[in-house]
Amino acid sequence: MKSVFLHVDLDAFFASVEQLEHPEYRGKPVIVGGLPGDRRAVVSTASYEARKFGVHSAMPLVKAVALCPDAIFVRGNYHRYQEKSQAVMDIFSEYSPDVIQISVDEAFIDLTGTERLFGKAEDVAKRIKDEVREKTGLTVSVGIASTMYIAKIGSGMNKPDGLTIVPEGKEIEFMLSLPLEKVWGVGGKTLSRLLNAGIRTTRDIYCKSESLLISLFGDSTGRFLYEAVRGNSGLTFGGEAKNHSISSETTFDFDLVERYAIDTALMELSINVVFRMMREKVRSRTVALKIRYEDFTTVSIQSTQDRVVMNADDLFARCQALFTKKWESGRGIRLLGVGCENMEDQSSPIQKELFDFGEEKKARVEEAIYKMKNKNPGLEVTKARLLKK
DNA sequence: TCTGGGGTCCTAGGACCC
DNA sequence: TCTGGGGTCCTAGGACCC
Repeated sequence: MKSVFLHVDLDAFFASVEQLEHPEYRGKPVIVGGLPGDRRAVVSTASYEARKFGVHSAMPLVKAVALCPDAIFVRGNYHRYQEKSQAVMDIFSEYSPDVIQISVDEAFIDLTGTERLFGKAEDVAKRIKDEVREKTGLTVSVGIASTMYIAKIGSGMNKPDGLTIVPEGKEIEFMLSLPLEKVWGVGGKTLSRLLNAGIRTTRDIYCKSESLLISLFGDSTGRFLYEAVRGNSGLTFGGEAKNHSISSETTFDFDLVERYAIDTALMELSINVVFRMMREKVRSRTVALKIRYEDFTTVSIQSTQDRVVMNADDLFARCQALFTKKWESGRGIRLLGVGCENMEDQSSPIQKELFDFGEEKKARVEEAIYKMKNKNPGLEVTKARLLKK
């Protein structure tokens, strides 16, 4: 059976939600990511009106303010975006049982074998676009192709409110028409390595043998490039991500140098991570700490122990130990991050003899706090040392 | 214009085991 | 004395994505 995939991408998602909920923002440049004066913020999403001024995602906010001082700036309400996202994803699942959400604003839909039920993919795509607009007020761009990889690239070709179809048999022609920067999975580093090797177009890649690409770019990247220009890549339905991790990090407005302030930050990050592990019902034995110094050099240290992280105090203590080991005191710290990796399911058996009952009690107290917070998101229940700001 | 936050996957090297 | 080959687990750093 011929495979048919849709890739659906919400247009300027966060900015569009803001314009939807604040009619006075419509038709105006809206920049989500921070307020003017947030020293170290970056643009998360710029509305199309703001993009005309050259503003784009990942741009330092300071520059966005310089380019478009009259824009409407908002920090963003990620909880609302998450709700809107879910409403859109629910629509997708009406059209196929096989939907993979790959981020808050995009998903693949496998339409293989649904033609008799729902009609041609192109018509399904139009119906999805209409239904999303009617039910949520948002617009989406869609790519349709025989591979997920090409559908993904296709959805980006005619934004906003686009519909791009790459017909069966035209996959390679499509890939060879793309500039290298549009090849999904090729970032800045690989791009300059390609240019250094004299490879300037997708056709240049297409003409090289797989073994040559592997010898030039290594096993993984070489194989990927060979497949990508033929319209394939590792993208599949049904593959399970196996290295799940949960992390929380903060960039400080001003660099930290003092241990007390550092510990306070580590405590706050530890609480975030533990709450999210509770919510997702997972555990971990591997704790990772990230330090970014004032000059942007970034180091990390992690350790795996026999026992799982029991509660926020436990995670905090492990972070402190890692921090002490790694920190070059005297260097200002602009970012701290705390994470847990290699998640295990909470239903997996826990070794009784490793289970300390004092720790269990703490875990239960924290869980109670977590539940209270869930019932009343405005409630400020937290560790004493975090209250005094 | 100094560069967010949340992820996943890959690489290269070391430890340890058979 | 100059030393295999394979496997697994772990670590630090990097590339890439939205």
